[in-house]
Amino acid sequence: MRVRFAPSPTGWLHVGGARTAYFNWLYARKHGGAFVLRIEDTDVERSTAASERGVLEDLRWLGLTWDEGPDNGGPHGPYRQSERLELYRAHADPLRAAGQVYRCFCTDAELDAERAAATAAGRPPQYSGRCRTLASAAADARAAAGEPHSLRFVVPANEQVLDDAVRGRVTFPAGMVGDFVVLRSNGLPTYNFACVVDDHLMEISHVLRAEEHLANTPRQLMLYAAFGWPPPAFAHVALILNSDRTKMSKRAGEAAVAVGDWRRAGYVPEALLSYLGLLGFHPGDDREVLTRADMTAAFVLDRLGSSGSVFDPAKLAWMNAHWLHEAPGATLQAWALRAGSDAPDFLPESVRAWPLELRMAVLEAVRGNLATLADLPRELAPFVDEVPLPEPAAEQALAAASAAAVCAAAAAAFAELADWRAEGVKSAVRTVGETLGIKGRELFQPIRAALTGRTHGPELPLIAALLGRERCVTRLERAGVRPAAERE
RNA sequence: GGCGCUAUCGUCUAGGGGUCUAGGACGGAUGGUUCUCAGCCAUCAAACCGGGGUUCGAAUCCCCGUAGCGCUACCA
Repeated sequence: MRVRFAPSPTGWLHVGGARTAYFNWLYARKHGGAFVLRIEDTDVERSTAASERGVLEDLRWLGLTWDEGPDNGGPHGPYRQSERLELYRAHADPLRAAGQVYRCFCTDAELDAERAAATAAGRPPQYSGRCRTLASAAADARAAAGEPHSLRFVVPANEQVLDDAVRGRVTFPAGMVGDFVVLRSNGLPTYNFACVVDDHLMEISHVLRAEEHLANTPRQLMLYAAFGWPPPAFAHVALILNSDRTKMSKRAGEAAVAVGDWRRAGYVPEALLSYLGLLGFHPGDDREVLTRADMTAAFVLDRLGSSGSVFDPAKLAWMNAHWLHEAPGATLQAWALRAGSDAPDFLPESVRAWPLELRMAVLEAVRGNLATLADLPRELAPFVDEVPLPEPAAEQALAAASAAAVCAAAAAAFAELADWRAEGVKSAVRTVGETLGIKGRELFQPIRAALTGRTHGPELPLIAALLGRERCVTRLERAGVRPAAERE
């Protein structure tokens, strides 16, 4: 069993591509097969090396590693189509000898005119096949003279039937497509041709790809037949959609489509994967968050949906927060510490230097308030040495009538506290409240504001315990005298 | 235009003839969590595209319609 993911390096990895890669990866993992990465860079105008690097980096970040690919090689390489050009030409030869492919000398202008005329006459804009009847001697002479030409495939006059794993039997009537180009005049293969040659040579057994390729499949089936090769099994996964149900794309106001954008926004790979994995796939039970291992166990082609799915950033956000709240402490550490080459560093430098134990305890305390890793600096701010200026709401809490008294009393109580742990701090605060006859919000908020500069965050006793007595007392004392200073 | 695919709460989906007064999740609303929160808990509102069949019985099967999307390139 061998599957592949075949991106064209013409931009960044799209969430739809990431999902396709994930499904392929899952299928390979589940059946102990190989997951092949092939770069489809035959569009020289749009393909870039930078894009290829970006795609590979995004896939690695997601943890979707490949068994064979452009960087690590494999028995069926090279894995970059631009390095396989001789292979495509070599495979065109027998087809030409068999009369299944012919030289076409039509120019772009002629083709455009032909298409325009067909459309105007209400006919489908497909190639007329006029070069098909060129005498081979004449064609040879023109080619020998250096006249640019492409190679077109002689489309057979029979219907094509596809047994798709998600769509069932799909029949394409004959006569729907004209003779299509297989080798361009610049010597590069077209998508359908390169795809068929490569999938066969790379011994791909299952092609899991997006539905947009469904209409290409009859062309590919014709090529398999012409070569006398058995086609692989196909599964066309429904598209991921914008909120208006058009194919998801980069557009103003819509959710980010690039995997890298989510990474830079502080989303973790597990969240993206578990969200994407459930777009168009259902595990068969009520689980809503599945790990890769869960998905590997659950993944079957016949639980793939056939209708498109709208991408919902709100649900992805929930998924990300869920992972941040629930993942094992070590995983949270790893996410926080990781700084990708182009990923922002979400962990403040001073926090990086903390002893592991303290860092883990603080991360554990603040994780419930994290929606993305980008929230880390904000949540960690109270724990660094120089607390940032209080937020307006905190300022307000400190300006309350009883705030200074509360802070001063808390400072005194904390200074004498024997049990400097969350439990001890909690009872100290309670005692302060009882002595002053203040409770609830009026009691806690000024202390919280003095300690953290904010009005919300983790439980107060936990914050105090983590902060340490010295810093707590200092900050509370400062808040305890402030109103007097302000009055002057 | 042609061909193809698709059609359940706002969104992701379960459902494959009776167990559906249609289930779960996100989002929303409400309440709780002897301090706060984007956290946690609880409750509520919210859907079978339309029309014909088949059947004792249809969200489930068939047909037609409608709508949306995809493809129709010397892009992939």
